[in-house]
Amino acid sequence: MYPGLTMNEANYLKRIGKNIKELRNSKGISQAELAYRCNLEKANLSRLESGNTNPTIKTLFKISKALKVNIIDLLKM
Amino acid sequence: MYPGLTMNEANYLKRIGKNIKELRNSKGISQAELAYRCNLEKANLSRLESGNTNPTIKTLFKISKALKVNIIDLLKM
DNA sequence: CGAATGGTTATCTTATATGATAACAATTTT
DNA sequence: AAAATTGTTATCATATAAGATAACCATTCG
Repeated sequence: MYPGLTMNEANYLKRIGKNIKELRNSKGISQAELAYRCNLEKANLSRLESGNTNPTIKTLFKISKALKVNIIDLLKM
Repeated sequence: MYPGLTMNEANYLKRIGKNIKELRNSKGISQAELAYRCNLEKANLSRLESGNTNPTIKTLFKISKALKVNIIDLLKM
């Protein structure tokens, strides 16, 4: 998706959450396990995956490392 | 750059700041002008460009829209 | 020269991401 | 069936991103 057309901030947060959930499921690990690997609270990861919070770059960076993917993969629109 | 090798969080924040600054300069606009277009404080944008803060996705999303680039361009390592 | 412009840094306030914990429902497992 | 697992949501505390403002320093421009 190209920047600026239909995507708004709220939808983008939802998209990022879905990206994380898909990548996590493709690796076959639970939220609790991923949260542990990232040093994040499992409640926090649940909030992120449901798009109900506005994550910082550091948080996404940690998740990308734990999933062994490029951070870009979390941010695709 | 591939995830997980040499890049740490602090260096990544610096890199993002440099990316923003380069893109902004390539468009020939000042920090004050970009901050205005993003509805950000110019002091905040200065902090971001110097890598001294940990931006949220919403903030980067606003900047990418104002610069008319893909958010991925701000996040390249 | 003084006045504007561009960027940085400091301080304080406000909003909110995250930590920490708990309770809950729905599955899955034994 | 009971117990464990998985994910969600709620609450409260804490840390910090961002707002708001101001004071700087350099540089540019009149």
